[in-house]
Amino acid sequence: MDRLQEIYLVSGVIMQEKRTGAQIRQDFVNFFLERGHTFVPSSSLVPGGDSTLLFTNAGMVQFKDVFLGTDIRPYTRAVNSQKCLRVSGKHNDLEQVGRDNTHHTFFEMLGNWSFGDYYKKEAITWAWELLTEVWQLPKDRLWATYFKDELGEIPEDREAAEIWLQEPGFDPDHLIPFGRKENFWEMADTGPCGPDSEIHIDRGPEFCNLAEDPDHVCRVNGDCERFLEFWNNVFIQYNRLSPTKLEPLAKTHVDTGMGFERIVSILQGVSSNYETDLFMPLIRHVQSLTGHSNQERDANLTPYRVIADHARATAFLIADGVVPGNIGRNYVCRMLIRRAARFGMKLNLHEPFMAEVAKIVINEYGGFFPELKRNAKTILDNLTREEIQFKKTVNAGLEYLNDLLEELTSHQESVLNAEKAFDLYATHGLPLEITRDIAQEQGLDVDTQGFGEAMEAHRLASGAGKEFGEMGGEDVQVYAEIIESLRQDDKLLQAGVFYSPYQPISGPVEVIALVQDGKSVDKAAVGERVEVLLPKTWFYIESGGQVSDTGQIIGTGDSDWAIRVTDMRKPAAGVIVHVGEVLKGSPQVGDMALIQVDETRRTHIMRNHTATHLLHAALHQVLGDHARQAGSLVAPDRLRFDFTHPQPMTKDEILAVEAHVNQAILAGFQLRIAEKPLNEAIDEGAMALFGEKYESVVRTIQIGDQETLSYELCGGTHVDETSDIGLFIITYEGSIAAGIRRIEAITGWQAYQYARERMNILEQANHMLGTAHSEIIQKITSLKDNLSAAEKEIEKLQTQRVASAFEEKLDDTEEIEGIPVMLTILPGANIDSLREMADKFRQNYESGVALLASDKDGKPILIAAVTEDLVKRGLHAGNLVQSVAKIVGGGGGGRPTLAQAGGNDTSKLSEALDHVRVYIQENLKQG
RNA sequence: GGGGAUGUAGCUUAGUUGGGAGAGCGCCGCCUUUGCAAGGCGGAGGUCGUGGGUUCGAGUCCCAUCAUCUCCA
Repeated sequence: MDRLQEIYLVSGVIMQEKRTGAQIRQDFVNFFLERGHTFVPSSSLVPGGDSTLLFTNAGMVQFKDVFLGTDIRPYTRAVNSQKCLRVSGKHNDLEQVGRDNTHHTFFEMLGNWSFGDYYKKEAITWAWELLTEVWQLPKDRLWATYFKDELGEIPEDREAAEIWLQEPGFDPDHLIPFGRKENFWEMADTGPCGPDSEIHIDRGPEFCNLAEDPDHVCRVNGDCERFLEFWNNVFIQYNRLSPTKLEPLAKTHVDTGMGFERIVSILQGVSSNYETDLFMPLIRHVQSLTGHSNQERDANLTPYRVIADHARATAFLIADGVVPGNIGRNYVCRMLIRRAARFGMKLNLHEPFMAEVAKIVINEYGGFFPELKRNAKTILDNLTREEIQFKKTVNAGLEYLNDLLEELTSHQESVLNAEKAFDLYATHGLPLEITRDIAQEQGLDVDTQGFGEAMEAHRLASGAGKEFGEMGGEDVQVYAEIIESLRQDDKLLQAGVFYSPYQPISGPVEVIALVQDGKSVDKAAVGERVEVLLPKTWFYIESGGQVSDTGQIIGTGDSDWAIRVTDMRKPAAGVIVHVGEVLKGSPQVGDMALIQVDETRRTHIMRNHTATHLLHAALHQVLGDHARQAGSLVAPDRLRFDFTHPQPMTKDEILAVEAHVNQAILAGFQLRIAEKPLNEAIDEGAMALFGEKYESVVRTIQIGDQETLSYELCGGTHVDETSDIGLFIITYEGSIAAGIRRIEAITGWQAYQYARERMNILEQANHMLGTAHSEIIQKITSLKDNLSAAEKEIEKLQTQRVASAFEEKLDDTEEIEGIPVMLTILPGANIDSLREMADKFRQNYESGVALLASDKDGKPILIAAVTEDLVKRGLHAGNLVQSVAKIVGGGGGGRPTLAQAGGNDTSKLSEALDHVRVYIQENLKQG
């Protein structure tokens, strides 16, 4: 473990004071800040607007759209430390995490970026400078790779190779070419790509963990732990059009990623990421909970590492709004907590402990990642709640398991089959190892091999290995060309379409392009679908949950045409197009047109958007700060708001939230809308949303006078003052996933209509009940009571009536084959009274058969009773009633002594009764 | 996004091939007891998650849907 320090000494470099992880991160950022880079804070672990990705899994995720050309940033050089999470995929098996020195779920990726600015020369030179001068890494231990196509199709990256060879002190023998797998980077099947250059460090022969393997060659990319790759510099210079076609990009980019945990382990001279100061405080804290000695701790390395890793991952996840749940990202969070809890059990930690560890995470990382501190309570609460929930699940699973094991032993079996073990896991959430441990305690075994097979089948059935969706940006090319020529002709600003959803554009504007089916056209005809490009627009484009505006674009002057705009689209950076249909005339490029947004609809939307902010604030007040936005829809007719909250809202809470919002409406607050730097807004306490990307200057919406009620970053359109909303009514509260609730609400005119409609119904009810409004509940209660009493009375009278009718007929039996048989129709009797009568018959006759029928609601019903002695002589009430029921077009059945049937044809009832004689004659055996 | 499980009285739950909706605890009333613990007798309380369908008949079978639990992606 001190080998690296030794290396430093041997190579004549005096180790500087050991840097902390936090310092190393800051060194990296500062180094590039000094070289003209802009620091860009880490984006959320939840990728913004990217449905193809579960989590941010690499440093470039937030810059993907810049490379694709659908996003433009105000800077061309950036530096960052990106939060990343990997839980699945070929190279990241969750089960591996904690069992080796380098795999993590959560990790940070340090990166420096050039967007069409500097290229290979600066990137490599700076990398060398940072590593060897700032961090004083021994030059003779560093290795670099560059790209050389093994197929000879893509040009070798000589440029990078030459630059390496010029670096002062770089050993030329330490430069090695590799092929596509190692040194050619591609974002997807198509799109931006290019060669890359990796930097490795040689930690010395004793780090080789494959020395026993006779086939092993100790070298860069040789798979052992001696050579550690820690920094990849990607040079994006091509656009891949097809598997065989690359075209050079006009602008080249640099995309680098340095594994933060790795560089810290290197600079701190330890052999494992877990021995750095990024993890040791967490591990030591776990140790204080277990009371282990260092020897005991080292004997249980894996559980300690798992807990430390997962505590980091889950604290960051929850801070980014991903609470434990049962779906998607939320499920991943749960899985990590449960895995940590399971490993905690191995350390005899049986009470919730993750919050304790997470406190250290918040302390250690809260400086650089303030979201941890801001959401500290939510993080701790969620961890503990999930651990308790897990305990409940395990206990329920154990009960079920015990039943299974008892059954097993009673059948003298000794192996719990895979199907049952898997069911315990997949359905009841009981981990296999717990199942196995319990079984083994009782001297039983579990079919773990079959379990693995069942698991694999389940994985496939759930859709593993299916393709990801499109990356987006398919039609960038078409629009990039259009927009380029428009810029040259000065028809369009350099930044693209002037977008002004907050200020109406009243004068005519020129139609500068029309696009149909991905092709630029000069004109369009009635009924055709067309995309219209204007130099400026005030149509709002869907963002932050607020739906796009609709309206019309109308030709002015001689050109008498109109296009109905139904949607808005942003196919490439700076390009905003109106999607619509030509209603009349023939719009042409060059025509002048008026922009008509449907302003009534827009007004409804604005009411709902401002109300959404008030709702969000009210939820915080009523439920607490943990109730955070997890999705939102702002439409003209309603608003929908999803938020994190672990249980259903009570009726009182819903009413309180609704009241809070309406109070804010009535207060008539002016909205304070301002643009300011992102940092300033965040420092002032503005709420930012997860998975949203923000520019460095943001639009902020503040509501409230003396006290700020609501403060959010938002690009949406809002009313001028809250009283414009009119009225706010919650129409729905429910859940969309464990831990996430949904509220739907209406405002303004919709709310009025909703209220009016209900009042109408109420008034009608008042009128019908002939009562005052205030007494309506009382009136309904008494009516219901009376009705219930009356129904009981009717029931009683009915039964009495039927009973007395029955009494009269009780003696009215005929003899068939020497036994008394009663065939009676009791009109209006229901099935229950018929049954009672049948019982009464059996009380009166020790031996006999009764078939009682009735027509109820136009359908015949039948009950057959047979006394025990006759059952023994071959009669069966079920069979009897069935044969009889056939005649009335039905069927039936029941027990030998009592059975019932129904039918469709009441007119054949007496014919049916006659059939009883036949049945008895055919089936009665002599006693 | 997909697979599995569960949903019956205030709570915990039973309910076999479709054919009387039950139990325990709790609640109310009466009785027993000096009182308490308890005991005895009686009673109220159920849209069987919801909505369709099949059937003469559905808690039970089929479909959809909602909620909760759970696993996978």
